Amino acid sequence: MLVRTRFAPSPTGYMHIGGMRTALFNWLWARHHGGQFILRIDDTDQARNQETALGPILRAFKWLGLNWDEGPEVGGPYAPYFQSQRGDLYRAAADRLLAEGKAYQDFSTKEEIDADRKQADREKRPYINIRRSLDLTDAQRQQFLAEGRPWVLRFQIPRDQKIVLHDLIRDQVEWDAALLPDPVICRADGSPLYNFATVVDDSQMQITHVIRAEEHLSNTPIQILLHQALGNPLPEFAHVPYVAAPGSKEKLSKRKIDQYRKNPQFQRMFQRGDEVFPKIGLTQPGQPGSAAFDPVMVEYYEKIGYLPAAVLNALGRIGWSLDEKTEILSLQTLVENFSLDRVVKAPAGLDPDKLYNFQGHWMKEFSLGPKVHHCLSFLVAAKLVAEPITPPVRDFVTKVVVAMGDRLKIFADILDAAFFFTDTFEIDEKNFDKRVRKEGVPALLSAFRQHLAELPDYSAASLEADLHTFCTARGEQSGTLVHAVRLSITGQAVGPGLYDCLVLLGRETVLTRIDAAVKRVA
RNA sequence: GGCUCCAUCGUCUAACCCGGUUAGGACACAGGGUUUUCAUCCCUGCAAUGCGGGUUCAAAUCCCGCUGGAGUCACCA
Repeated sequence: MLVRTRFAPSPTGYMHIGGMRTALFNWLWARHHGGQFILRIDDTDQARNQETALGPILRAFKWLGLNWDEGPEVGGPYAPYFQSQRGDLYRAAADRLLAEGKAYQDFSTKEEIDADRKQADREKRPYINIRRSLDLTDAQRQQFLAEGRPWVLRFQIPRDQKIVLHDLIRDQVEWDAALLPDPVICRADGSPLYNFATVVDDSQMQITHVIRAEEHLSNTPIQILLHQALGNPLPEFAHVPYVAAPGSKEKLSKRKIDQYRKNPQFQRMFQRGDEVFPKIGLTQPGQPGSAAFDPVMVEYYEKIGYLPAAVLNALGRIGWSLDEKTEILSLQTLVENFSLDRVVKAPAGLDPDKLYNFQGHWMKEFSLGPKVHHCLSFLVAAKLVAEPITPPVRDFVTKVVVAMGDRLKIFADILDAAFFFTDTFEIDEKNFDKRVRKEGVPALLSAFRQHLAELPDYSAASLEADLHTFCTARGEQSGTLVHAVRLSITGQAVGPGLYDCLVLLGRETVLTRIDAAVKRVA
């Protein structure tokens, strides 16, 4: 049988990183079995602007390289793939259920239902529908309809059943149908609700495996009953644990962003976002940078310069493992080895540290050309490099990237090398005081500046030997001068090799910056 | 509160199904080495089976209870 999985996001305007993990597992399961992966848009809540709300979601899939065989933009044999355009299907199914007496028109008002619920609460028994509308005579029903009384369509739960699910991840889970309230399947305006539309769609689209987050586990008995009522063959279900906030067991949620800012493990990501996004023009007015893109969104990782391979690797290791030691997983490895029976049952926190570590690994594997290309985008966005990119500029940036080496972890790190592109770079005052504003150092710096100006061979190779000779001759430790020069020409205490900086900046700039530093001390 | 799920180092996990490991790996952290910075790299260290009962020669592993955590209870998805 051809494996068909689906991911069915509602267009919320961003792609949730936890949702992305669920989508990845669906995609992997399909690819592992040579099956198909379908993207369906659950937009039965019409209130949203679909163009802008769906864009980021599709973009996230494309960025990570997770293609879909059917869905938006590509179509497919079960089109349309937007629930908002599939009304006929839902209507037909609803009519059938109504005609067969498996669903009923409920005229209850909200007030009545609230009262019933409170009553059940008082009596400490679980609430289930009283089904008063079922007692209506045909004449009364016609009367109500003629009066235009609003009604919803409710599925009539067969209360004499036990529902047994054989979940591919959680094994056997059981419910007593007698405890389940009758779910509304169509609103007063006739539009379908999630539980119903999903069942109709999964069946019509021939989905074989419903792989979704654990929070849907409690929807499953209703969906199983609905499938049975409709006479559908049951798909397999697999409920993966949700992705939790770092260091917690709570579901990662966009609504808790403010609280995450204080989360010790998340904090650095927010801070980096606050630093970087304003520099590349991705801020919302009057808001910190991370307000536009926060680490709950997949977009954050793209915008700040993570590699798809790193994000995929991290996502693939949340709640799944290949064996007792493999950590580095390419998408290819994931496809070859993915299995649902190795999915862990307990929720797992997103681990920013580990993601960062994976990023370090994949960045080392990433080749120079594309690396330069991405860095260029950041430099242009930060207005440190002007477009169009000329060959000399590209060459220069390539040299900077090479000099940065493994210090370039995420692409935004290239902005730490702003001093290569502008004279108005930031100066680390604390270290400037420590390394430059010190007895004897300005004089040493001035002397060295003079020495550099007169040097016949200004190249990395000779510069290093030369600086040592210079220091030895004056009885100074070379470290003193190295640090002082670094602070003077880069403003920072850390960074690429000093001699690389000296050469890349060029003699003229170096002399000017040393002069400025010396002047700054006075 | 009802229903349902879950429980191994700080974190992500392996071993659990089919009882016997000094409970393994990775990240983080700490210390050391390399690199006159930082990053990388190498070495070392730290650190876990929630509790209580069973079953058994033997329990992280099987069973029961407890505790704890979480999800869900809409005319949202």
